[in-house]
Amino acid sequence: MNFQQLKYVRETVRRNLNLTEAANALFTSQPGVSKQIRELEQELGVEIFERRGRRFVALTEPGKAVVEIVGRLLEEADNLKRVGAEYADRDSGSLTIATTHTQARYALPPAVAEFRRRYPKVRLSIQQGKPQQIVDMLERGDADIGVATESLDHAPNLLALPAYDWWHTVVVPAGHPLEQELRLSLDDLAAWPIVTYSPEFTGRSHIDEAFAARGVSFEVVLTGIDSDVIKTYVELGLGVGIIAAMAFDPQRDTGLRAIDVRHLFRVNTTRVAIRRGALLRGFAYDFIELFAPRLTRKGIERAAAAERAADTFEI
Amino acid sequence: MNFQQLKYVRETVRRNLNLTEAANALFTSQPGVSKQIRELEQELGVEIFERRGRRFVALTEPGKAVVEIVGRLLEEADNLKRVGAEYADRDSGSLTIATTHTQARYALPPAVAEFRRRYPKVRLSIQQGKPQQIVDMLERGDADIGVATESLDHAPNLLALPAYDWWHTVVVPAGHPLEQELRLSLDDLAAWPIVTYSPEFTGRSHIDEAFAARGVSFEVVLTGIDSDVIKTYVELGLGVGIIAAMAFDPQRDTGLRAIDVRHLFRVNTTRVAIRRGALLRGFAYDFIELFAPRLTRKGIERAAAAERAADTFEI
DNA sequence: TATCCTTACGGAATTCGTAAGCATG
DNA sequence: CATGCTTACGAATTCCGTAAGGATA
Repeated sequence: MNFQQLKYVRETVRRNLNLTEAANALFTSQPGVSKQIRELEQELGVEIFERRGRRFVALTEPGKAVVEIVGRLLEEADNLKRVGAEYADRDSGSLTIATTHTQARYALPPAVAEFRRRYPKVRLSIQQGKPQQIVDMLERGDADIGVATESLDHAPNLLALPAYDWWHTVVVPAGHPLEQELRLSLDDLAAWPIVTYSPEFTGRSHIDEAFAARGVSFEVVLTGIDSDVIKTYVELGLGVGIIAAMAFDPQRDTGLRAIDVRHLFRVNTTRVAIRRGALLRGFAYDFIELFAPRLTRKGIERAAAAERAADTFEI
Repeated sequence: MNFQQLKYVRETVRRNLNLTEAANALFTSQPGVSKQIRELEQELGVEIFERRGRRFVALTEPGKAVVEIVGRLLEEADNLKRVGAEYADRDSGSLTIATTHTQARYALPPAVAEFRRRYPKVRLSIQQGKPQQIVDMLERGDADIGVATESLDHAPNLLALPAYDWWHTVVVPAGHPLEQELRLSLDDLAAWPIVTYSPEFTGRSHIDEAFAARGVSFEVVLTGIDSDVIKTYVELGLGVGIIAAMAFDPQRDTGLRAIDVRHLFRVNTTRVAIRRGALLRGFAYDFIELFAPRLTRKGIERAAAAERAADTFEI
């Protein structure tokens, strides 16, 4: 058994059981992959892949168990390499953050700026994607840190920690009738066409939820994944915008007015997520703390340890 | 990086950083071990071992982290092999149980008998040792299941599950004055020389505790690790015995009388322990259930999962 | 001086890529 | 017949044991 074989297995699974693709992805020859996998199966005494003729069509029952363990093995191997990197040079390496547009544009910049100043030698990469893509990237080990408001706390392999809370705000063009309302109601809002985020994004679920609970139907005339797009169309008079409060900047958005609607929609919690079992570089902890000061390294490690801390179990 | 290197590192640590011993233990040459470790260090970019001249004297700081991860890696590798064995043939393999004398002699036999009947192809091995040795064997992976009353629930890497409760009983030679007492007190007992277990054994701590709480001093004239030894000397009139109730058999121990003293000493809980993170063969679960019917496979897996089940953590 | 790690070197085993073979859709 | 896994074989690499070297207690 060797790590090469394990990598081949993992990649083959990731590539939908296509050996040829897996071999290409790993820059090696396809027969080599074939042979190594076969040898691993022989050593373990079970078939990992179910073959029809000469094609892989599924994972066998033991294969599923094998793949799960292989994942953990390769993860620990990564951790081992990180230990090396961490002690060899604490201030260099790479850090990949997967996040949504709103976070990248409005929440992360201060932390990123300070981080770059502190760790000029770290190659920092920000990957923008939908919440589900963020989860995938974290789970595959393609990102070290995820930042988003939706989805993160439903993935069992991730540890999602609350970073900060925020509310939605309504934005309208200057001079809009709604500006006069003292305390906006959902019915007031529903009277207008709505411009807001795509369903999978940035707290959108809380918006739908509030209208649904009130039994009010509302018309979304434009959904953007992007607060800037939404603001642009609101300014053009397309409808009333509902965006994250931090995406409104009175200095810049001079043609718009924000209306406080904290009483209408549930609070949103943006979370920082990391993969359970992954070893974080020291500077990764620092980044998280820069972004969300209450998430200290100690606190995070405590939270991560909590999953292992089950004491004697009384049935 | 390969598994060979990891094994060498683990064994070197286990052998108190003595490369030569490690090489012997692994039936290989010492220069080979030296080279592989050096190469691993080079690959990781850190020294794992601190050297003084040409001798290993300690683990470096990163070395400690490395050793921890290496342990997990090799454990998962073991799990992988077990998956193979489990599916290749569910009814054969080997099962090692580490336990104390009292358990081996009085508690385990029925389960062992039934297990042998059900799984004739499994090589069953019972290893007898002190509680601390049992813990060590489990942690090293030298035993699959531990059964004991003491120590097991203090080891963080073990999952200790309650199997059954039992009480101490006093044994005296037939015709002994204490036989007449209706309800024995600690003072009654302390008037006689005591014959009981060694301090680290079979609920001995509860005995000391009870006398200490009452402020009574007592004289132990003989400590045995072994209920049979204790009974033998009680029969010879050396003193009054305190043993586990299940070790007294009225049929066989005709020269002795047992006196119920449940009111004097705390109840003892015998536990079944397994290593956290270790994969158990199907028949291992069956053995546990034969021994302690309330410990079903489902329940055990639930208990094991509890340690990973930490949900989103609110600071 | 005994113990113990490192270096050097040569034979053995493993790995890996190319080329050719065969089964499925 | 195009795709995709397996088998065969030879070159390159890696592994591993023996022998010798150097450093510490």
